[in-house]
Amino acid sequence: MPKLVASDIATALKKRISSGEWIENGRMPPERDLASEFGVARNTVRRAVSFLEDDGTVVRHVGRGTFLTATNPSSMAAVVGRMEGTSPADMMEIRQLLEPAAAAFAATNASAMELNAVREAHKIASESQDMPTFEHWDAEFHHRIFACSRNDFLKEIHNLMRILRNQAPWFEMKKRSFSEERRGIYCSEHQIVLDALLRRDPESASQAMLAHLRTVERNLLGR
Amino acid sequence: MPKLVASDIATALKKRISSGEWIENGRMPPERDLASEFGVARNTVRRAVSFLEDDGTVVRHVGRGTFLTATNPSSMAAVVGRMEGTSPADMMEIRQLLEPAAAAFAATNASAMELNAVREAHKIASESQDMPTFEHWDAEFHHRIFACSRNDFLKEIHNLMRILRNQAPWFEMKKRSFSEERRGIYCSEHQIVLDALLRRDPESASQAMLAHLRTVERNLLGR
DNA sequence: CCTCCCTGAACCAATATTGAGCCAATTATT
DNA sequence: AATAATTGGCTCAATATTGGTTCAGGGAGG
Repeated sequence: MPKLVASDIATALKKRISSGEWIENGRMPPERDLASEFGVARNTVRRAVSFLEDDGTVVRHVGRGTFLTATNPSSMAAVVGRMEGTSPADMMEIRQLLEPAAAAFAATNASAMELNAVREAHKIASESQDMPTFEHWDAEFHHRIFACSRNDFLKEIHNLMRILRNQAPWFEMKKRSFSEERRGIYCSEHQIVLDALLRRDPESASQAMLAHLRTVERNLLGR
Repeated sequence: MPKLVASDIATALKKRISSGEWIENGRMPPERDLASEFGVARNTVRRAVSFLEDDGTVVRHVGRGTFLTATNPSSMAAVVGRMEGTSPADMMEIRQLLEPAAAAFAATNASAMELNAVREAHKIASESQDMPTFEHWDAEFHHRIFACSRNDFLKEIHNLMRILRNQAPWFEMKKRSFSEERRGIYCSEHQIVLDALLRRDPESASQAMLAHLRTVERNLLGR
């Protein structure tokens, strides 16, 4: 019957925490109580709580209990939490800042193998027959360009954006804005970016990427 | 039952995935459940899911289950973890990308009150007598400019950078590169940025910020 | 007949959960 | 001050879940 109960419990606990439960003294119930409340073994609750501990949402003390971490607005966890509320408009603005730069870096720094990986992602996306496959390889195309940029921090920022774009509000939006025609346009725009990369032309790569993102923004936000 | 059941099931699964099903924890039901739900043998479901795996839409783990690649819930933490290894050179590269843009946004979007806050941070930094105080208000100056940018995501990215810059390797580096003369230079460069902001001149603000960051990079990395 | 795909079943290997027990740190009670 | 109760940290063996693999058969179409 049970399947990956621990992570389910972890998310349930997160929900209850963020809904203000246990905030009065900042202390969670003992693991043994939670175990019987959820009807699982204590070991399972322990694994769930250690997820929260890894998140930084909680701290444990032997003999004392498990406590919610003070909501420090400048902690990593808090930053990530606030990022989850990013609006599509803000996101697109930053993409138009970062991705052209990443494309320019890539044109300068990429190895032949890395460029091949970009080309391959473009090829699969172009030949894909259904939206989910296209979605995936479209994202992979962009990601591989960041991977060529030789700036690990930039790459990770893009990972963040990618994760955010795969969450709630984006999903609806992408589905709504998708059409066969637009897919074709995206592919040809990708082609222009790819060509610039292969020519090792940073300026053109940057411009082509910016043009592409403007198209995406227009389709997504209807401007 | 018609032929090619496996690929039919594969496309059905893709549809359900792209319509947001199972996105909450990114985990698909076990193959045995899917088999009975679709009324087919598990082997058939397995081949269907292998298509998704080839697509890259899904990853399978023995004993754990099948997971959507797009929605890896724990990967936020992983990204942040990897960011902690960011090199100063990479960081400065991205700062030179983001901060001039933030300054330009600020020149356009800031309210008078927000600009006052920027001015105040600059004033305190200029008048500070010791390095830690200057450090703090220097950082605050930059932060308040991001706060004016009206792009919450950009603001949070800067928060991330700020946290990273307050960790181990940076501390040493900043201390080593600090001098009274340099502090004076930073302050006058800040003044130029601030003036451009007060004039509501995005182009000058952006240029002034870039010039400042080039100075910082030269001092920090010794280039 | 042969080929291809699906069925049904069995078994394997990796992982998760259980349930129990004991330890160590802390707090409450006597 | 001493003792008991509470609570997180940890281990272990048994059981359950789940993807990985194989095999024998059935039915549809060439």
